[in-house]
Amino acid sequence: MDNLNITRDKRTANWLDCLRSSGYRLTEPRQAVIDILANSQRALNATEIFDLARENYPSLGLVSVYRTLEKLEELELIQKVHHPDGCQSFIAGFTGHQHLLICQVCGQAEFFEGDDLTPLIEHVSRESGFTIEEHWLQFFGLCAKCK
Amino acid sequence: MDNLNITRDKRTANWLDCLRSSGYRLTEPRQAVIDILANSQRALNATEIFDLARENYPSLGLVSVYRTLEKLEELELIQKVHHPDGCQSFIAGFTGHQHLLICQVCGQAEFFEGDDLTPLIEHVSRESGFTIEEHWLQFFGLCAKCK
DNA sequence: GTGATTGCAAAGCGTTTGCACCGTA
DNA sequence: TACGGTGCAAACGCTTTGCAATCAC
Repeated sequence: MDNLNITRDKRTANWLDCLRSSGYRLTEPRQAVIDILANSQRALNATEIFDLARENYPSLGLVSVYRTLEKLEELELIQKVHHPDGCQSFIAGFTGHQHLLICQVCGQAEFFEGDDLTPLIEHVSRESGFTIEEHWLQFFGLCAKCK
Repeated sequence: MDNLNITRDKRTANWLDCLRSSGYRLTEPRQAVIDILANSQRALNATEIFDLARENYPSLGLVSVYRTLEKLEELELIQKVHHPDGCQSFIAGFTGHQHLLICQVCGQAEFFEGDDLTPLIEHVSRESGFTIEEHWLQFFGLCAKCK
């Protein structure tokens, strides 16, 4: 529990640093949005972030959520999550070649390494004549808690 | 060329049969939409289908495009394609466990087999405690023509 | 102080719904 | 003939834009 909180505070501080060093101002609305998203185990859309963030900062406007998301995505601190039921949710970004594993019940998301893909990419590339530059791999299922 | 046309006509006829045998009527607006989508090498959204179909059938309404897409998707004749720039495009569906390869320049889409994924799915499943029920795999790149 | 950032309201855009008319079976 | 399907217009929900007030630096 303590451990988790340390991690959470670290990510929040990190994002704030990153915003500041990119020339953006550290405002309360931005901190409210970051607090929610940096600490979420699942992808959230603008309205969900808005509702959660208003619990602590009731004067927040939905527009500020959209504008903060824009900046966090531009700085690659968050990334969009594509899902059969919609593609407007965001989650804290991971570095390197990691892929998403999403629980279809609670929405909890984890990342996994997908290095095993390389031979498949090479094979498909040879067969199709395509130069493959990007790949998406996502698994959907039931997490340990939701089974 | 002739070969291509035979294939195209076959798919169109197939879809019309499928609609009819599901109890839907064969109307001109539906045929206009099917003509476009059954013969497209790339995923198209409602507006693109609307514009293309109106070239041959100018009285077509956009609403009929949406309603036809709904039915074709329900019958699994078409499937939604998720893409970094949007997730509202449709392409003729394939059967079995096939995955998409999309050209980032011209949009041309091909399917490939992703059977090699099974060991990765098993590995991730063991590591994470998830029961994996569905997977998405998509490659983006440049097709032979666009290189 | 100054200019970036805010919240509100309005506009914008893609999609869906209500409805009277039309056309397939 | 009956009723499923149509196009139009209006409604809808989500996102973006315009603007005066506000706040971080």
